[in-house]
Amino acid sequence: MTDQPIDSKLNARSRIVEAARQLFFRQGYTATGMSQILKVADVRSGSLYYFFPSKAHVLRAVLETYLDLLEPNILRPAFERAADPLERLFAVLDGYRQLLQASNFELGCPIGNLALELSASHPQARPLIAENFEAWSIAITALIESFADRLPRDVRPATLARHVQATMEGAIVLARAYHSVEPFDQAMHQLRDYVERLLRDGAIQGGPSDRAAEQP
Amino acid sequence: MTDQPIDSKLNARSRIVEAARQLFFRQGYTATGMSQILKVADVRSGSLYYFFPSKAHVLRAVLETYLDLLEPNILRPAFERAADPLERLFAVLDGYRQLLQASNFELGCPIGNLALELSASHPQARPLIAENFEAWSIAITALIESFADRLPRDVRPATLARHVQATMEGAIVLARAYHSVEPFDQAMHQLRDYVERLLRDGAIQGGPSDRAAEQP
DNA sequence: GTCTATAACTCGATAGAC
DNA sequence: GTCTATCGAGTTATAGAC
Repeated sequence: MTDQPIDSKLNARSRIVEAARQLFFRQGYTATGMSQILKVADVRSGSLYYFFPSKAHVLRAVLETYLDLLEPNILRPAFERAADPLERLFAVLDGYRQLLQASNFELGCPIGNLALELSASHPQARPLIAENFEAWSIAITALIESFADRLPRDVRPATLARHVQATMEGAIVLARAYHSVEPFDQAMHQLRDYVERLLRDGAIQGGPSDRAAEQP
Repeated sequence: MTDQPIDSKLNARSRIVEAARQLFFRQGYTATGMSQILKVADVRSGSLYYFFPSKAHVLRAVLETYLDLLEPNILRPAFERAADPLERLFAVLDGYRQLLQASNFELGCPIGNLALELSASHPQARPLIAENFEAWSIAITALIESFADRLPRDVRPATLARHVQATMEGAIVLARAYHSVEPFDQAMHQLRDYVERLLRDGAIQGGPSDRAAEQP
């Protein structure tokens, strides 16, 4: 339900990357052996090492795949459930909530997992991990920008997006530790309360006409 | 600077736990071998397996140690730097910022690391991991409760503490991935903005005298 | 309680035929 | 591109003397 068996019609390289992706997500990078990847991908070691000189290169391919998966796996499903930008934002967050529950809290955010596991020991992977976080926060920034005129003037969309991202990542950590959505829901409740207060304070501060007249 | 060499005057059991704690913190549980623990603790395997029947039992001892370290390592230093409860809260958070920088982003939150690495694969460890998170959030809840009368009535201290915790944990994930305090600072900036707005809205809603007169 | 030696296995990676 | 067979090192854990 949370990950598909690997399509045997895919070529060997794609099967390897997909198998590694699923295994790294469930078990982590270090805990996943090459032999396990070979088995799930239904490939022999000669083929794997033909495409990838080392396990670290498989990781690189997995992280590149996640860049491609952001739109179809994370953003699009959420955007189809809501039209309003603010609701789209919370629909993205709710997507992670659904995954936590559907996987019995075994799956959260694959990038967050790898960030903590590998940031110190595998510096080569760090830029790609950061790139994944950056793509996510840019997408959230774009959503926030589309209602930024209703926020207090001193709230910067990119900074607020980063805050949303941090709260999300941490909420996933807590939910997985507690095996419960309660800490996740508590964090999201306060996050929504914050955004609502920002919108109220933005409305008090002045509507769009006030802003247009604001040039000196 | 970020972790001490192990005191050779400690008994073997303590040296083992301390060595394991430091190694798990820096490298993770799976990536740390028993042989490494033996080397750092300066103990032979016969001694280790005399005290702990398996690696998982060493982990358990490490997680129990962290419960004891919360007060002296996290809370007390922060409480000594600030007297006001609100500033104490942000002093705790700043302690993690200092550790991130002092360790060149190799060390963040040991519990967060283990939560993501082991929640799925080592269910036996999960309750102890949750217990550590719980102790932290209880301490933060106590701080918030001491100025709860200045917050809007519908803000529950425990829920706000959970939000603070989630934002912190996620901010650490991002800082380590980016090798920069910027995402950490952005998340903390918005968190402080949120708390300040709560205090302003709480003041508008009514001071302590209003609250006392509120019983029906 | 601590020592040495090692069993039983898995790890990432390679060689060389086809 | 894919196969089988395997290398050498490392893994967790154990045996048995002291």
